[in-house]
Amino acid sequence: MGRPRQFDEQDAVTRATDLFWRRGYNATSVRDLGDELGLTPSSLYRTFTDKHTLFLRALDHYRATESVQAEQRLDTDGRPIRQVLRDWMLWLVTCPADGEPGRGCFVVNTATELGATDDQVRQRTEAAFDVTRQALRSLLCEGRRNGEPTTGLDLDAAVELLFTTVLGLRVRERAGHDPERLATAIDAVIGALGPMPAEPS
Amino acid sequence: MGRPRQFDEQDAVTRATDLFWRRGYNATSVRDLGDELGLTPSSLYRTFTDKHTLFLRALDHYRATESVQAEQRLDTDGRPIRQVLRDWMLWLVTCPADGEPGRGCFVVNTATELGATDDQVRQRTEAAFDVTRQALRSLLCEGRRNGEPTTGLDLDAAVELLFTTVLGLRVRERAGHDPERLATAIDAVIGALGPMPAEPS
DNA sequence: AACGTATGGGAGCGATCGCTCCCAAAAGAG
DNA sequence: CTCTTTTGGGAGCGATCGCTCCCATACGTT
Repeated sequence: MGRPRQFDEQDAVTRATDLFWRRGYNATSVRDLGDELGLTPSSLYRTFTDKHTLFLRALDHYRATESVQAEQRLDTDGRPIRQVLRDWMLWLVTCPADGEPGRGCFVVNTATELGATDDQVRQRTEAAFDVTRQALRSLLCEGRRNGEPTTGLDLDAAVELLFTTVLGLRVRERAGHDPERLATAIDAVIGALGPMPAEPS
Repeated sequence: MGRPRQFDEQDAVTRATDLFWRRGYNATSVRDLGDELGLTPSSLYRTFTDKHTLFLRALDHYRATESVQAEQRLDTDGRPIRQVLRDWMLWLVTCPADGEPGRGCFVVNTATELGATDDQVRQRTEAAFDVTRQALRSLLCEGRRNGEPTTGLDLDAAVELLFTTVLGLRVRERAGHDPERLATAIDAVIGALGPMPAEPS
């Protein structure tokens, strides 16, 4: 009943995510959002309550799209886990560069900007981090089952090392660092998992 | 000539650094700064020109104190470089916790918040990053001269890996992650440098 | 066609933003 | 002392902040 919307709510959230991702929370004004989404203030507030709620929705949208896409790429299709990890990390540091480098990871950017003060945000960023850690753990477990041991590192240590490195890579991509240098770091951390096991004959 | 200041300029910069460090640039208002520094707007602007200039001074002050202190701790006093690195990284993720955890690194926080848009800021954060990388490189070189090779990794790879890991650790400290988990990541990356060489008899 | 309901548009709210100006107070220079 | 210079204090500038309200519009319902 009533007059239908002239805009697509999901599309609006996507655009809002894009803007928050690039500029951060505090540097993005409601008027900026209204211009970018093509919404008047009344529509924006009736639909999304307020700026903070819209930001939380943007964060959830990011987790449901970008983050999920990232974890899908951690699925082995029978490939060696070192290759999966390498391709995944290389993709992480180049995917935001498509069209526009220096965006980094929305979750990481948000955690550093608001994580220390905003509990609702912190809860979401920590959940996103946990998902990534869990995906890494699963991958390493699968590698062990398939005879690709990570020598010299127990499971916890390998997960923490990889996860920490990924956060560092995200920051460096945001900072505009040379992708080749990031690739060097990626190869180094893959090597830290131990020598590539011999191909079964 | 003229009336002398009733406040210490260096002390004011220190307090401003503290506030910018905790809240970031955009979330810190000039009135917040005035209250924290005990300065009226007129004194603040006469002394520091404007908010942005004061921020740059805060960034420089941080580099001249915290960053320099960090690089001093990378000096080997004849200790094995693995021990130096380990102690250094452990200190990095616990030093901001003295009194107040979740501050992270001012340079890293700033690079993610403003690095993509503010060239003057970017220039400073990149300079700070270069200093850290150079310090790591020097340490590794010294280790090689003293018969502590970093097996399996050439110099560039080791530097990039360590530097990236440090950025990740800084983000995680800012995010309030468990220090013990960070210690696990630290031990893992130290182990990635290769086995500890045997003690010379 | 008439009604009920939610929308898009926009003026504008009080508060705060970064910043400026004016003036009395305070100390060195003569 | 007087003069000069710079300070601390504070009112308040125009602009923008996040947000609210009102109303004509447009669609589903009956």
